[in-house]
This record gives sequence, C-alpha cells and structure tokens, in this order.
Amino acid sequence: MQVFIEHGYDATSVSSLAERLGLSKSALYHHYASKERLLELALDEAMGSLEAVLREPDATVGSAGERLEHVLRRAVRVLVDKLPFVTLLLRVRGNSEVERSALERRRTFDDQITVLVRAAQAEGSVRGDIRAAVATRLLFGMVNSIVEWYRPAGPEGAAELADDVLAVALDGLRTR
Amino acid sequence: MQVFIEHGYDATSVSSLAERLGLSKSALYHHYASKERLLELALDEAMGSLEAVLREPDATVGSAGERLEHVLRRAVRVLVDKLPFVTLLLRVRGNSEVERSALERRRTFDDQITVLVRAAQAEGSVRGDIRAAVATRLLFGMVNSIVEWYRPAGPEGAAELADDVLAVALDGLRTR
DNA sequence: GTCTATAAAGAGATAGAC
DNA sequence: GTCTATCTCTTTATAGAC
Repeated sequence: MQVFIEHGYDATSVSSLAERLGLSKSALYHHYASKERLLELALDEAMGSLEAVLREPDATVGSAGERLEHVLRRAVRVLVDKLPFVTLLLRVRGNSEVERSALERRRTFDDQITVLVRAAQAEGSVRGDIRAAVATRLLFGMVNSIVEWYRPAGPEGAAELADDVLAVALDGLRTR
Repeated sequence: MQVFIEHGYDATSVSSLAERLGLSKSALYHHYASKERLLELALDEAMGSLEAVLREPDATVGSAGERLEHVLRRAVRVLVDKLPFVTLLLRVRGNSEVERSALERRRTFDDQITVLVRAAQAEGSVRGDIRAAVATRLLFGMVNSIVEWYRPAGPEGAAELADDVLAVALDGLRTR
C-alpha cells in the first residue's frame, strides 16, 4: 500500500512491491494472483469501511442534520484509520473492470450522502440556496482532500481534525 | 490532455496519444521530445496560471480578507478555464524531476495562501481557532476537488460555481 | 513458500525513407 | 512533417527446482 501511494498504482511495478516486502516477485505471486488483485482487495477495504458508516445507528435515526454531521465525522475517521486504502480509492480512474466497479460503488455512496444533504435542506438545518449535489461534492471534496496531506504522526489527532472539518464545512471560515 | 486525464499520465501510452491525434507515434515525437515533455508543458501552464493570480492587483492591495476572497474566486476560475492542465497538476506524485519540480512550485503557492489566511486571522476576518495551515488545506481541498466532477457543459457556470465555493467555505453549510 | 530463469507483451524512443 | 519498421528496456506473469 505504501509503495502504491508513493508512486501511484500504475507507476508501481510488482518488482518494487516485492523488493519493499523483502521477497522475490514469484513469492509475491504465490500469495496474490496479480497486481490488480492487490488493488481490488485495497479498494474493497476502503469502500467497505465507508459503506459501514452509513449503516451505523447514528446515521439512520435522528434529524437529517444530526445524521449528516455524524456521517461526516465518521467519514473523516475512516479516512484517517484506513488512510492508504482510501487514498488509493480516491485516485482510481476506471482503467479496468476492478476500478470501474469501485467507482460505481463510490457513486452509490455519494448519492446516499446527497439524499441526506437534501433532507437536511428540507428540514431547514442546511442552507437551501446551493444544490444538494454541489454541496455534497464540495463537502466531500474537502473531506477527501485530507488524504493528500494528513499524516498520523503530526500534531493533529483524528478527532481534532474532524472538529476542524465540521467547523469549516458547517460554520465557515468567516468570523461573525 | 484529454487522454492523460481519462487514464492518468502513467497509464497513458504514447501510442494512445498518437492514435487520438490521428498521427503515428513518430510524427508525435517529431513535435515533442518525449512523453514527459508533454507533462512538463501542461504542468507549467497550470502553475503559471495559478501563480499569476497571486500577482493580480486585487490580490496585493486591500484587507487580507478581501485579498483571500479574490484569490479563491480567481483560483476557481483558473481551475475551470484550465481544467485539463490543473487536473494533471493535482495528480502529480513526484515520480520524476519534472513532477518534483511542479510539486515544489505548488508548495510555494500553498505557502503564500497560508500567509494570507494567517493575515486574515490576525485582522479578525477569519476565525482564529483553526491553524492557518489546516484551514488553507481544507479550503484548497474543497477548491481543487472541483476538477474531479465539474464539466463546463453542465448547468453551472464558472462564476456561479465560485459563488457556491465562497459561500460554503466562508459562511458554511449550516443555516442560522 | 521461496527462489532463479524466462516467457510474452508492451512501453518509450529512434532510424531512415518519402 | 509523416510514415513503417525496429531497437531496447521494462513490464506482468509463469515454469519448475528446491
């Protein structure tokens, strides 16, 4: 995973994976059928964790505003906990059946968030002057961008990071 | 550029570029020294346009809050106007000297924005309870994510999109 | 389960004719 | 300025010994 992320999936050779693992290529192929199989397992790990968030009790009961806030906070947590897997997921472009399948799953996830945002708009907890699909994309654009810079070793913890994301996304950067 | 974006730079072969252009590989190599040279030109186009924003009059005079707002609005505009170039830039991972050079330029750009955010915090127009570096990253995480979904053909114009970004980033999604 | 050796295909890039 | 043919290197993946 580390090598995939450092150089990108396509730019990573099986040789370099084997080298980092201290194995020969053949030994690696003994455990995994193909380079793409590694990608498939990683994408499944990422999408599975994200989809699980939507099934949590706090994501299914309560006001739409509260549910959205919970989902956002948990999504940040999944990003941090499964950083390499989600990073890989977010860089997929649909170059193979495995990638296209992951993109489709992601689209379904996004659609469910959009429904949640729309419900929050309907109940009045989220501003209605921005289309739900656009708001969702900007929201998760911010959340997903975390994988580009967040490193667990840094000064900021996952909970603190989630607080910052929620603060900016919901209340904005401007002072009042 | 279109092919690079559809499949990613690494996964794109020179053959596929030539095919899309209706040329042979040799003809393409007559015009450009290498595949990497194409990347270099694209990255330079993207970074040059972004850097130019910081040199505009409205980005250098006035309050820090106003300057930040101007830079954000113009950055969205550059993203939309130079969509393929900026898309490519945002996906660079540092696999070669050309890529590392672009990443370095981008880091400098980010640093200048962070200085601006810090100044806006100091004057009181931006909330001070979030570290400037984190706020900048979340801000541009949202802005940059536009390349993942925005298509000029859609219902939303560039100015309208910038309004939405500014609204969410500065005032937040929550109603008051 | 690990290795060395190698197959088969595709990559980026070039030679040289027209 | 474009082409066909080709070079050289690297890629993913496999064969088969230990």
